Amino acid sequence: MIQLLMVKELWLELNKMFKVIKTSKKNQARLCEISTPHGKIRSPFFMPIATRGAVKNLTVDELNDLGSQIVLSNTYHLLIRPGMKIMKKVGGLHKFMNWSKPILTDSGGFQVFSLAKHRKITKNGVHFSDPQSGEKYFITPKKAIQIQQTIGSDIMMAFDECPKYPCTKKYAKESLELTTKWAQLCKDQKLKSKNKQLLFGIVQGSIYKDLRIESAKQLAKIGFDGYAIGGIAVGEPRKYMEQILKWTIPELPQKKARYLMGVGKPEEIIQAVKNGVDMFDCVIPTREARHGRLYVWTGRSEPQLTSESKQRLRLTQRAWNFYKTINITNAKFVNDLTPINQTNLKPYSKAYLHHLFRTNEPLGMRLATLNNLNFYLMLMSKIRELIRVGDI
RNA sequence: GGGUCGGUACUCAAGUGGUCAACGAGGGCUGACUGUAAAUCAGCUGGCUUUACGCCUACGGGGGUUCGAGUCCCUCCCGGCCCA
Repeated sequence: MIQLLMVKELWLELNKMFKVIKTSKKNQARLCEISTPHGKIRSPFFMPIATRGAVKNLTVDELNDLGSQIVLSNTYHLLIRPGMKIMKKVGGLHKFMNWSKPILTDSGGFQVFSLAKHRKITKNGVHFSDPQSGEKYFITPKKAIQIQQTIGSDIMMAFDECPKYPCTKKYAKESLELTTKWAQLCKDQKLKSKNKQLLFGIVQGSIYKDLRIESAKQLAKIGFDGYAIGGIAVGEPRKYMEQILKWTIPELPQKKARYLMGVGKPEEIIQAVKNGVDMFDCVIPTREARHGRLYVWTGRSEPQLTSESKQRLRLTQRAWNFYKTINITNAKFVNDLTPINQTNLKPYSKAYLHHLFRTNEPLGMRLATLNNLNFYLMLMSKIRELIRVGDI
């Protein structure tokens, strides 16, 4: 009987959607495992962005080679193109884009912010007009979930309003009330379906402490599979980021994933990890790659994951001097025959990449993207190891 | 040889008397990018300097007309086309 109970407990433990494997003794950093319909993911992790069902310039084979555990796609963009008809027909985004690992879909909430000129918010949802075609779309919380169900993402995001900065407290409060109300509607919609997709709520509240705390509490009360912190990096001074994390995270359930949306630079990611964040996404590595900015490790060689080297110390330093960025289009790289990096792009020189950018060869953006995602994913891998060995 | 059209900054190319150091495009140089309307966007791109509604030097060469010329006239040089 006791054995049976133990087996049952073990079984429950093994099937937990979210497991904390190790917590740092120095700060809030933690190593976790998230289970999704398409497999388990080790956190802290970074999600390369595949807004329209493709990480720009890369194939899924390349993403796998880079070690990407998950990608992020977007409800709004996929709704407009290719549309849900084909998505239903093909059986979801995984099949459509030939990606078999987890997918997280943003809900379109960020487009409320980024497409501010092309949308109108009402209490029931948001009217969008596609900037390209002018076609009109009305997204409600219920629809946002239905679309994400059709897409078949492993992690769905609640439909939120992401307010801009600066934002008056009055507006932030009203916006938050709407976001909370919508979060409940998203949850209701999710419960109608039997599928095992996870659903995350999104904390808002701009830069106001009481609103952030209130938001986190309300979402925790509704109950989600994970909690995101949104409304960050929308123009506010950077000092607010850590503050918001410190206000918010204590209010969120310990045993659920925490996701800092849209962040960020390597040092911001490390800071957030230390504050207890598990998940990240950002356009920086991919977009900046296309614009010629490369992330490179400083020091003689790139970090070896097995070494106890100085790289470990650098990563945990406050000065964030473990990396730098270079603009490969700069004239100084014309004759620089050193490798782009020492890992996945060793055979290609900086001078060659410089030349590819100068001549507008598409391969340039591909190589730059491969470099930057390699950097970001390696950074996350390094962070996980540092937590595991207790160095962070 | 005659006629004709043209020669503008790194390149192409606007400009037909003042507001032209000279539109625009490309190229070059440098930035910026944070849940992607982003292979995008911004600034600079004759020299000097106190970076300024400042001073020089500049629109094939030379010479005129004019208060003032990239713009009008003369001439020379060079190029395209047509006629001999």
